[in-house]
Amino acid sequence: MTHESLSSIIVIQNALLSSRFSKRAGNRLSAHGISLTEYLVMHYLERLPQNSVSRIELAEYLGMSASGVTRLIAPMEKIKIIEKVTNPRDARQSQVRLSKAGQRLYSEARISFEHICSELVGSLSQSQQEKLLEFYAKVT
Amino acid sequence: MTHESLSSIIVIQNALLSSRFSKRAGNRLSAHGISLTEYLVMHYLERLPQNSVSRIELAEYLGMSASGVTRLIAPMEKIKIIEKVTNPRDARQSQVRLSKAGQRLYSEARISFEHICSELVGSLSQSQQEKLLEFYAKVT
DNA sequence: GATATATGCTTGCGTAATCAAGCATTATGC
DNA sequence: GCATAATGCTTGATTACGCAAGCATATATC
Repeated sequence: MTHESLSSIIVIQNALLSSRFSKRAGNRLSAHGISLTEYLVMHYLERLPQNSVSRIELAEYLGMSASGVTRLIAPMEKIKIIEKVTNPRDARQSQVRLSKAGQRLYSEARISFEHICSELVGSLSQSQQEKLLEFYAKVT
Repeated sequence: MTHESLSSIIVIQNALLSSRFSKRAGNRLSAHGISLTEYLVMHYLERLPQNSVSRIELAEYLGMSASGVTRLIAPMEKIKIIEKVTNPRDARQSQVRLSKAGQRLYSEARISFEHICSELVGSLSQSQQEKLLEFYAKVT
C-alpha cells in the first residue's frame, strides 16, 4: 500500500469540507426560505453589470446543466424574486434578472450568510484567507 | 451595495470549485463503475487500522446521514466489494469492511483518481498544495 | 427561399441524497 | 428486573440534480 499523492488528498478533503460547508450554509439560509444554490443565483445576478443573464451563462457559473437551471429558476420566478426578460434579438433566449423583491431578500439573506461564513472560515487569519482565495483562483 | 466579506467569497468559491472537481473526478471514476462517494468509502476503509467500521462512523466521515450510508453501501455489498461484519458485542451494529475484491478495485481506481487530481490541482506548486491542505485542516 | 444544422430551453425519467418515522437492540433509572 | 430512553440501522416519501430527447427559434448552405 503506497501512500496517496498530495493532490488527491486535497481533492478528497475539499469534497468533504465543501459538503460540510454547504450543509451549514444551507441550513442557515433556510431561515430565509432559500437554498444555497438559490443564494448563489442571487449573488451572481446582483453583481452583474447589466443585471440580466441567459440561463446558459447561469448554468455555466453554477456548474449545473441547463435543465437544472430551468427547475431551479421556476419556483424563484413563481415567488417573484426573479423576473424573466425576453431577448428581442433572440426569441429562444429568456434571460433572468433579480427583481426588487429579490434584491431585498438577497440583502437580508446576505447578513445570515456572511455570519455563517465567518464562523466557517474564521479559524484562518485574514492573510491566510487571501492566500486560500488565490489558490482557488489558480485552480479554477 | 456594500461588498462581500472575504470569508463569504471563500465559501462561495469553494462550493463552485468543489462541484467542478466532483464532477470531473466522478466522471473519471465511472470508467471503473464507481461513483466519487463510493471511492471515498473505499479510501476511508483502506486506511483504517482495524479495517472495519460502523455505518455511523462512516456517515460522519462522509458528512452523510445514516440512511444515505445504508443506500450507498447496499449495492457495494451486492457486488461484493464491501463485506458486512457483525459486531458480537452489539447486535444493532453491522460494521463494514473492504473485501479483497474491493481492495483490488480500489487500487485500480486509485490510478485514475490520482491522475485526474493532479490535473485538477496541478497549477499549484508543491508548497502551495501543502499550504492549502493546512488551511483545510484548520477549518475542519 | 428551402433545407439542414445549431442553439436555448423544457420535459420525462432515473439516481443520490435528505428527513421523518419505525424497528431491533442495548443501556439506564428506579 | 421492568419500564423508559437511547442507539444503530432501515424504509417511505420527497427533493435536487443529471442525461437523453424534444420543441422552438436562429443560422448556414445551397
